[in-house]
Amino acid sequence: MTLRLHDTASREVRDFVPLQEGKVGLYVCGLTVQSEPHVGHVRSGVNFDVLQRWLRVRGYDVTFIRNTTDIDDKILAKAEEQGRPWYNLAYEMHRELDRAYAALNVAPPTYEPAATGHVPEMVELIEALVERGHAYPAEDGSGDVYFDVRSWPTYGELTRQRIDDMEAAEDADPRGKRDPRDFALWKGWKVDREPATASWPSPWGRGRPGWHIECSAMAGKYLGTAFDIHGGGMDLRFPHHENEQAQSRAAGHPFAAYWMHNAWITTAGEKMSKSLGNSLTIPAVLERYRGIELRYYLVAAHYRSHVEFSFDALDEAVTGFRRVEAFLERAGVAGEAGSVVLADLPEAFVAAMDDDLGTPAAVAVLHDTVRDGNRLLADGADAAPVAARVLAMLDVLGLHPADPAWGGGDEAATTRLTEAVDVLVAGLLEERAAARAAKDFATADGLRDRLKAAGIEIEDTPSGPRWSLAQAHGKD
RNA sequence: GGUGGGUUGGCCGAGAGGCGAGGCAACGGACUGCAAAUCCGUGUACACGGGUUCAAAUCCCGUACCCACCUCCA
Repeated sequence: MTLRLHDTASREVRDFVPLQEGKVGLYVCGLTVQSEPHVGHVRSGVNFDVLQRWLRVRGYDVTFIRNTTDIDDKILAKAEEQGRPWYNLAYEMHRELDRAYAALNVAPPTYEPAATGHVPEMVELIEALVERGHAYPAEDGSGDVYFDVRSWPTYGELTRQRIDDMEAAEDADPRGKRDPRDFALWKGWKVDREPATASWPSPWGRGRPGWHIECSAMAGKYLGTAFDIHGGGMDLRFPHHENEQAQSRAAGHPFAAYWMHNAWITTAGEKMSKSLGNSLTIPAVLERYRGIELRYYLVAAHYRSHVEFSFDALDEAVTGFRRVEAFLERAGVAGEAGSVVLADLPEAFVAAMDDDLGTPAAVAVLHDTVRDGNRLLADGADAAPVAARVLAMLDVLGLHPADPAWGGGDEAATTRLTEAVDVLVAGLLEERAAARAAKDFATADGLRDRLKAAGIEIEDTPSGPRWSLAQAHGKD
């Protein structure tokens, strides 16, 4: 079996062949750090984290670069509104994003470059484009530099659009552009409206980089002029990725061999960025759900499928995931995260993952395996080998329960608390056992109800009653 | 106007010419004092209208509705 991936450029699922045997260079467009991350933002982080994990399990040496855009119009505008320096806002939101990723067990990339740290690299690239005749300084003295779309014959190839079919941008006042579709590589400093801290020296005067150029410059710096996979959200296809590819190739770089794009999470049928959002920021969702549960919900859907977010659907996912956890608890297997080998995984799971990261099918295999394990348990047989396979699959998906990433709080304190509760519950369970022995079921059930009201569920098993915490968030 | 995607059972969500992914919910059975958990069983779904085919949810044509991108966007 070989790994096959959907390539946006060719619009088909094709065999993945790395440029260099055994190695993969992966670049993913991260976020513009301008507001608290919501569920939608974090999807691409989770999706590409799964890709990265799968590539590693498949034996590739992966160099994974995910950038952050820490300077742009929106950041400047918001910072101004909030009356603080733009870099202060960008930095705070960057930390917020890091927390969100950590809470979802999204592994840090090999390196996470920020736009503002790579201005010289961008200037160099722009200079090369000017020299080659694919870019020009604006003729209106604004200090802007534009990419000359007409000078690049294959412009539009990634998204299969012809220049003449494209709607010109509404804000496409001439501004010294040769064609309204020309895009800014460099934006001259607007002395009267923008802080000096948001400008850098360049051959065309002080200014700041345009949006698209940062990714071309940073991908080139860390992955080389040709690399394997470039990823990001659907909406980045055009203009961002189209422009990245055009400017990189116009500069003589082969650029990405595969393009991967994740689909949307919508709410009320709308793109999240357009709607409400507050209840769907990661910190807000994590007040009600565990990170591992949210991640399971995200992983259970295919990365190229639209997901219509709802708390009902999330609740269902939680129920499904708890079934898996309950099996592992019963099987008494904990294991350690981060040590999966291909041989540990069921064939069907591997086949599903190889087929363009078919996580839905992979999750189906997970559940099938859990059922096998439960059957063994029901027969009193040893389920440990099956549980090991379940753990291996969870590990690949970044859902290993024993992963320290889920630890979070003060574990020692939690352990002491658990022990304390255990003693208290044990006392009540003894009373209940006595009542049951005396066939006083009213008293026995009353005790069970009291515990239930306190959030503790009792199950009678062949080896005696056991207690567990109820789901923190019912389906009220 | 251009480009791309979607419409699947009560719900979520896969699949992509023949054998009903998986989950949740529901119902029946086993187990239980009753539950819970678990196991076993129960579903003839693919927007609509045509067509191709021995066979279509899957291919073709048309229609409707929805969404995204073409402006910053995961």
